[in-house]
Amino acid sequence: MTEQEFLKEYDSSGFQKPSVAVDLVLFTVRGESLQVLLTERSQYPFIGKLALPGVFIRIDETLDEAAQRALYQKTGLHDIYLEQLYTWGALERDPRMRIISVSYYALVPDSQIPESEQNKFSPVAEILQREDIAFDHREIIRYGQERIRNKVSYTDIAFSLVPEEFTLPQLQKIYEILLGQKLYKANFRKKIADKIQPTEKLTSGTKHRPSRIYRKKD
Amino acid sequence: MTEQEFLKEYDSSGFQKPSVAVDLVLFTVRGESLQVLLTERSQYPFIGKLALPGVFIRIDETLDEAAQRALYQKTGLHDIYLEQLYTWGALERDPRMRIISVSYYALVPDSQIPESEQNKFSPVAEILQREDIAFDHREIIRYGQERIRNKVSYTDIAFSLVPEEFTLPQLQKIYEILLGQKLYKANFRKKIADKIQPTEKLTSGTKHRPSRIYRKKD
DNA sequence: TTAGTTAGTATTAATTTGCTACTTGCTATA
DNA sequence: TATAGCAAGTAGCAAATTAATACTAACTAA
Repeated sequence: MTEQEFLKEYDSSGFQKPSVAVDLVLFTVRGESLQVLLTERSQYPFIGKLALPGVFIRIDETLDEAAQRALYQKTGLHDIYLEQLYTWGALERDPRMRIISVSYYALVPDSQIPESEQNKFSPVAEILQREDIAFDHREIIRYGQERIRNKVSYTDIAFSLVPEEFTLPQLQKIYEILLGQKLYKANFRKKIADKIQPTEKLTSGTKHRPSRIYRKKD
Repeated sequence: MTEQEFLKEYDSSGFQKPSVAVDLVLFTVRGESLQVLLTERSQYPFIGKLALPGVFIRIDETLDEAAQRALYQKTGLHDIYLEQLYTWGALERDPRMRIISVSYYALVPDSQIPESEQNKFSPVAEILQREDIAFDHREIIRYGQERIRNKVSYTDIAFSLVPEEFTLPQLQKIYEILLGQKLYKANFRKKIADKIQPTEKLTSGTKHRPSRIYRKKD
C-alpha cells in the first residue's frame, strides 16, 4: 500500500472526524485562595456561563503551539510554561458536535494576567461548588487542582507563583494554599533550604519583625 | 447565535480537522525485564517496523471506549484497566496526514495476553535503544515507563502484574523490575505489610526453604 | 517600658529508610 | 545422618526525615 493508495482509501472511507480543541487552566494564588481564570461565554452554547479559555486546534500547529496561541489570544501573554493535563473525550461534552479537548495548565503570578470584564479569576473552591459551569470544565478544573497538589510536593512549581524576590512566610503561604493545609514553619524551612538563596535585604514597613528576602537558587 | 447558526458558520469556515487515534502501551514483566506489546506493521507507512497497537477513534465512541476497542481488536482482551498516558500532537508524527494520538497504558500479567506472529512482547530496554520504531512510538514507550516508575512508588499498580496468589520474593522481583533497581528485602516487606494477607499455603518443590503464599488485602 | 505581633531558631520524639547480619527450612550429597 | 548450599524470612541498628512544640528576636503602637 502506497501513501497515495492509503490516502485514497482513508478519504473514501470518509469516516467523520471529531474536532480537537485546547483548553487552558490558568491558576493563580490571590489572597487566601487558589483561583482559576474563566471567561464569560458570549456565544452559544452556555451563553453567559463561565468557561475555560480555549481554541480549536489548527491543522498546522502542534498541541503545545495551540495552547500557547490560546494563552496569547485570551490573555496577551507569551512564553508561559504550560503543561499538558488530560484529554477529555466524552460524547456529549459539547452540545454542538463531537469535540475532544486537550487541557493544559499553568501556575501564573497573580499580577501577570490582565483581567477584563470577560476574563476573571474565580476561587477554585467556589467554582467546584457551582452547577452552572460550561461544558465539563468544572471537572477539568477539579482534575487540575488535584494534579497541582501532587506536583507541589515533588517539584518546584510553587516557585512560579512568587516574584523573583520573596520572603519565606510568603512562599509558605503559597505552599499552604496549593496543598490545602497548614505547614509547620520549621519543617517547611528545612525542606526548601536547598532551593533558596538569602539576600542582604529585609522587608520594611511591617508592624512586626521584618523578614529576610530570598531568591530561588540556580 | 443559535446552534444552527454556529454549525453553519463552523462548517463553512471549513477548517481541516486532524484525525484522532488511540495507541496502547501494554506492559508486562517477563523473566527479568519489563516488556511492551508491539505489532509488526503490515501496511504503509513503516511497513515491517514495530509499532504500538492502536485504532482511529470513531465519532460515536469516547476515548476510553476507543482504547478498550483497540485492546479487544488487537489482543482479544476485555475489561483491562487502562489509564490515559499523554496526547501526542507533533505535526509530522505520521507521514500520511495529521494524526493526534491519545495514548493509554496498562500493566497486564504475562500470561493474559495472547501473542501471535504479528503481536509480540519486546523488552523495553531494547526498544528504547532502537532507531527503527514506527512513528514516535519509542518516545511514547519511554514516557510510559517513566510514568510507571512514578506510579509504582505511590500506588498498588505493581499488584496487577502478579496472580491472585503470590509469594513475597515474586512480588519484590516485580517491584524491582518496574523501578529498575534492587530493593532491600526487609524494608520492602515492611512497606507492603499492610497491603497483603498471608494464606496457610507454602510453595513446594523448591530446592530451598519454601516461601509463604499471600493474597492482596481488600 | 511594655504588650502585641510575626519572623526565625532550637530541640525533641516518632517514623521511615538504608543497610547488615542473623536464623530457618528445604534439598542434595558425602 | 551429617553437612553444605541456598534462598526465605526475621532482628536490629544507624541515619535521615517528619511531626510537633517551644522558644528567642525584631519590629510598632500605646
